[in-house]
Amino acid sequence: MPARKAFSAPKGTILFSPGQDCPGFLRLTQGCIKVTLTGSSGREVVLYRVHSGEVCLQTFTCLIEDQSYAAEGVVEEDLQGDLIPADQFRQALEQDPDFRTEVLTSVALRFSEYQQLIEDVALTGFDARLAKVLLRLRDEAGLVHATHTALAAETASGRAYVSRRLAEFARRGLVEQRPDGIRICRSAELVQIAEQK
Amino acid sequence: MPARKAFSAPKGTILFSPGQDCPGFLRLTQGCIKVTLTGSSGREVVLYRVHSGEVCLQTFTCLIEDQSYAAEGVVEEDLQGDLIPADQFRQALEQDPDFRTEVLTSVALRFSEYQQLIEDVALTGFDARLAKVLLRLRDEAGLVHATHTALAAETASGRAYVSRRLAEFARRGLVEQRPDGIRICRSAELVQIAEQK
DNA sequence: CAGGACCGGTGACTCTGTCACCGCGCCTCA
DNA sequence: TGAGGCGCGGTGACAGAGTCACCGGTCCTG
Repeated sequence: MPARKAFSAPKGTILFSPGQDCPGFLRLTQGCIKVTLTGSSGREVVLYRVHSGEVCLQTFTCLIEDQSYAAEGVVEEDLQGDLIPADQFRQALEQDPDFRTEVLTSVALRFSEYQQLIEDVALTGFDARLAKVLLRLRDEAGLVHATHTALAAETASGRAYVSRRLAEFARRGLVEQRPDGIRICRSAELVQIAEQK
Repeated sequence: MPARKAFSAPKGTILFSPGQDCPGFLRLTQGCIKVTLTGSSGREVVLYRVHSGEVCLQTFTCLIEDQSYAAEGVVEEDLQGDLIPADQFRQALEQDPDFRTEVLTSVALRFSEYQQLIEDVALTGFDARLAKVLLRLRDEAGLVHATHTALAAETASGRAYVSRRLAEFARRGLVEQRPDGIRICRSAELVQIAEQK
């Protein structure tokens, strides 16, 4: 176990922004971080989420390459975790085989996630992307608690277009738009759409 | 230095394809590999290139996660390198600090490249992407030896659209289309376009 | 010389995304 | 209590991006 500092932050905290220096390596024991890219037009894309038990890969890249952050990280659910300072991190990577394995596994996992994201954005139609996101974000009751704006970020698209396609999904009876979120009605058909193209 | 096997392959060889098992970890001393994703529609996107002195990250992900390949790798320039079998690779990662550093650095580098690619595809206009690719692929004489089809893969777009925009670039005097390739005339203006949006 | 493969140009689409503007519900604060 | 100010979502009109089918050219190769 490398030397570490306990760390916590409430929902909504901006953990890091592009251009900032990286204070150390973050490992979560509780909560969730959303990592996004924002274009100059103000448009936002969700890259990935870090959940409890995982390590933050944005910090990894920064520490290895000695660079500043390229993306933004926001706390989505109240956070608890360990912050491992840069030099401790490098030392642990050298000396602690378990830690090393943990980090390498995480890196490889994120790596394939990124590749999947590229595939989705570059090779897949919008409807498939939207269907995937809806399936991924639904809770146990089959409800998606997200605004159209949030779905736009998840699908790397625009808010207005999300509204339109969602209306079309609703027209076809695949989903139902309710005040408390989007209800998934025909899961199977959504899966079908998600796999197309 | 981990145990290794000399490895070579001529231009055009398909090194790996989606679904295949990974024979080991590849480190180049000569040549270049192009790594691409192909969608079910037949559309292709270039993910990255592995040059001499670099390691192949596709193999890395496969070995760590014990998965098969997700992308395709083709030899673009005659290849020379070392193939390190899976178990040797894991052992070297444990025992050889230099090897470890080399791998980690490569991973981190690719990681930011992927992020850049996502940013380009999701947040950037087509013209900017095209300009970037032209600037990246040009030789010392300012010539880009690539077909429109190849540029389509590089820009994650379609061939017909590339043709059209390239014609427009030519009309504006930014480039000149010649039988032996595309000549870059106004580098500075292309850089401008590449930075937009 | 015929056939085929690859290449690039073009018209006519469709899909995707943008912009501007609207109305609604909800909050806050004087 | 009512005026303003949100954030949210709906919509028309448009612009950007990508597709499809088809054509003609060039360069092989048999």
